Amino acid sequence: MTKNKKSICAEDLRNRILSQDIAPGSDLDEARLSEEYGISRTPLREVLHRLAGDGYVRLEENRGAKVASMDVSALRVFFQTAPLIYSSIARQAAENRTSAQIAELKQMQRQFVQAIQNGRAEQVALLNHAFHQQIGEMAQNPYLLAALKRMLIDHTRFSQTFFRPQTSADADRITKAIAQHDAMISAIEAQEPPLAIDLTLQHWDLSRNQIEKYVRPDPLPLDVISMKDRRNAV
Amino acid sequence: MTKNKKSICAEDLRNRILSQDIAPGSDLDEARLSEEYGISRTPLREVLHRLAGDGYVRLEENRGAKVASMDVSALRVFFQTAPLIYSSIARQAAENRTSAQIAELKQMQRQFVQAIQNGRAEQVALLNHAFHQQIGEMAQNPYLLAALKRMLIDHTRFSQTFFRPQTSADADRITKAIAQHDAMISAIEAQEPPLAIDLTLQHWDLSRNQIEKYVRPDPLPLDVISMKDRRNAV
DNA sequence: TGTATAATATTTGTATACAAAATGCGTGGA
DNA sequence: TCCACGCATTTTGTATACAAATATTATACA
Repeated sequence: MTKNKKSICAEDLRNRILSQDIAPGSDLDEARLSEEYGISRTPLREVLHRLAGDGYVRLEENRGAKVASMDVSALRVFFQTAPLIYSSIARQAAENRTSAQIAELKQMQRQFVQAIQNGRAEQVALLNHAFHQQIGEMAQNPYLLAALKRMLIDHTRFSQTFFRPQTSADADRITKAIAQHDAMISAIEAQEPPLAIDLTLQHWDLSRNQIEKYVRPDPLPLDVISMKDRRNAV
Repeated sequence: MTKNKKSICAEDLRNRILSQDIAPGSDLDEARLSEEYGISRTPLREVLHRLAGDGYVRLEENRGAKVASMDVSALRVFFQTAPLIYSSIARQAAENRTSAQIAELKQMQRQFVQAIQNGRAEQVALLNHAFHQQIGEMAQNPYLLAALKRMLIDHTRFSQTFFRPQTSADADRITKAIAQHDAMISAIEAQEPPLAIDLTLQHWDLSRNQIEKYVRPDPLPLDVISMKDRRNAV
């Protein structure tokens, strides 16, 4: 745990981007942020350049850093690619995991469950992110890991609503997600790649449904929209 | 084409790493490099942080930047993952390419062939890199592109010998590679994903054989090794 | 001779000052 | 009212100075 101001800044920025505390596309003011984190602009800019390489932000010449955007076209590619990456990672995690990594993963799952019980939705999303990134580390595949990390940036942002249950059905989905995490841990620990893949794809299905609801929510009730107003529209 | 000193520095460092002009694992002296590129350490360090995010270098706290290493264990994962990434990219490139991108790809191929004819081996390797990265861009998939870029860093470094033909068989392989590039361009332009994938896998096989030869070269001739010397060894 | 430790040199990390570019605003004109 | 232009302000980019950490050399002692 490097706990100097610079790495704290980097981690906090990552978390704020992941939780959409800083909105996609919004631009990051160097002066403001450097003041906020108690460092000068020099190290802050170095952090931004690093985050740019990691895909969290986009740097534009002479007009600063902007949080990576999330447009609708990206969503299509996201849905298309996720099963491939997640299942490939799951396979290799089951093949290559070390016992130390399993212990860490279990620890993360404990924190995850605890955060859910305490209703800390934002923390839950970040811990879920960390859980899946840890599985990525276990795959011991830097190439797939690069793809996974990119996916998780968008996945965590897309699934913001997932861990803020509104209905009892939502709460059931979270319970199911916890159970799936546990099953995935077991499959990876037992080094059973096919099972790990299968569970991962089930987990993805659960998440995908929730994201689709987030992206294409139920329409507003029609009865509050006056027909008069609609006629005035061009 | 941004042609300021900073982006020139970034691109040149990338090229020197890809061509192993700067060896894997070697450390990058900030003072020396900033002098070399005629910029101060501040922007140079920003470049290094960006390259770290892209996987070209690794930053170590208080001991500077080192070129990403290439150990033998990495090679195994590399061989394992390449077909998946390359074929996935090829499929989506064939599906999503724009005509402007096709034109650019053809231009790159012309430069590639010309560099081969002029015997400029180092340029050839870099142009080959650019060719495959362009196909990556055509796939319009930022997640797979991240994986591809990582792969290509290692692939270009591993295949250093590929474009320095020693025998007529080597020259034949290069001729074959040119023809495969042309066929890939056609398949992508015609939007035929299965064909593009097939050609890509053939191209990969050609490259893989060459890399295996590079990594596990023919042993030195036994007759020059004196048995006396061998007895002295511990 | 070998090793531990202190002094020195080198290298990395950060803050600040200033230069350069982009943005915002006000004025003038049609 | 609208647009064009120039000035002021803000923000980004770079150089330099200095602080902190690491690496190297010198020295003392066993």
